[in-house]
Amino acid sequence: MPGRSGPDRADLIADAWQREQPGVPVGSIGVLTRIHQAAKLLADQRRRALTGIGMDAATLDLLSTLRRSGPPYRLSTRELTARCLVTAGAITQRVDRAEREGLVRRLATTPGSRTVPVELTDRGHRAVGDAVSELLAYEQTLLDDLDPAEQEELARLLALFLRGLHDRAGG
Amino acid sequence: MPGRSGPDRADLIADAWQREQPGVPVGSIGVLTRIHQAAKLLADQRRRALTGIGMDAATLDLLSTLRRSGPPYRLSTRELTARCLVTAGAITQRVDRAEREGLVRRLATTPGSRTVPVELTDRGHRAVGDAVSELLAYEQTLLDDLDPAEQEELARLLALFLRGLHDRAGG
DNA sequence: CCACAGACGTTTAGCGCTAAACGAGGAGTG
DNA sequence: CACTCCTCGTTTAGCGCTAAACGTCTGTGG
Repeated sequence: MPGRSGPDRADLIADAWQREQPGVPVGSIGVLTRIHQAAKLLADQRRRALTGIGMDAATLDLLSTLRRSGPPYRLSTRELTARCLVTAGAITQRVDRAEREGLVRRLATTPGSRTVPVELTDRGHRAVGDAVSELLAYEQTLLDDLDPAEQEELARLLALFLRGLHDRAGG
Repeated sequence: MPGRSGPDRADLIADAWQREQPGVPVGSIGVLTRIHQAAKLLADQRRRALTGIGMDAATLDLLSTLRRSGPPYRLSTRELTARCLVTAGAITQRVDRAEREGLVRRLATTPGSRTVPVELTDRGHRAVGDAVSELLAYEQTLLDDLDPAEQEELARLLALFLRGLHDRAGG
């Protein structure tokens, strides 16, 4: 059976709208619904994987962002807000939690500035290293169904889509 | 400048890991990080668009699922759980909220069964029709940066990815 | 020198979700 | 009939987020 591929969830949704409310523009469903679904399934799997090692996605996002920035592993709240794609309030809360667990620390604001630097502690540095290498190794396996050319093409099209989306949102 | 496309967020993240922790498997980032980002930006835009018309994404998901199922616009909690990709507890809460606003109603369980049917009210039927046609028309514009062939290819690759993901998760 | 605007960060109210405990009602087996 | 299992749905505790209100500090212009 070459090309065995029945309709999936997104196909069924588009068909159902077509049937129930003809004329409704269903063109976006093929892409957008599948992106939502994939993100949801990935987030669910990631949560379960991280729970097993005593970590959560929000904290890991914070620690990873600091870790990736390179020495001295220190960024202002403002920079964290921009890089993590969440509101400033969310960063305050993430840092509160991580600080309570000794993974990061807030530094005093230098005079003549209002920025609050947040720095990775040694404990945080160790935690993020372990979690990231484990997580990335695991997530690599989720792409096994696509051959390298398909992975590259998918990444390319997503980047193209994101570029437009980002322009529309941020300016 | 043909093919003008500097590195995007995902590229920078992969490069940073490569530089900071050589040997870490960054192959999944090109696809997975972009899916996360796209879903986040789409969810943010959808929330703002729906707030403007007094709706929210969770309620719309519930109402849409009932509406798409066709007459008599009625599904059990169990079916809603399966179709909406959220836990049973979340469905209870969604139905509670929507029932409070008169958009759906719970029906009595038929003897010999434990299922609780949830049914769209006339008010819910009207609300979902308005919201969906408006939302789909708007979201269509988010895909303008991709030509039809690219949209189709992106949808195809996402479907392929989702198939594997779903098999891994659900059995 | 004072007023005022703007940037930065925090606080708070409220939303929606998950996970786990719970209850209640069949269905199967001895 | 009694017992156990299982399914369906609800409840609850707690997490993480957004949006908006709120300080607070910095720089700028009158």
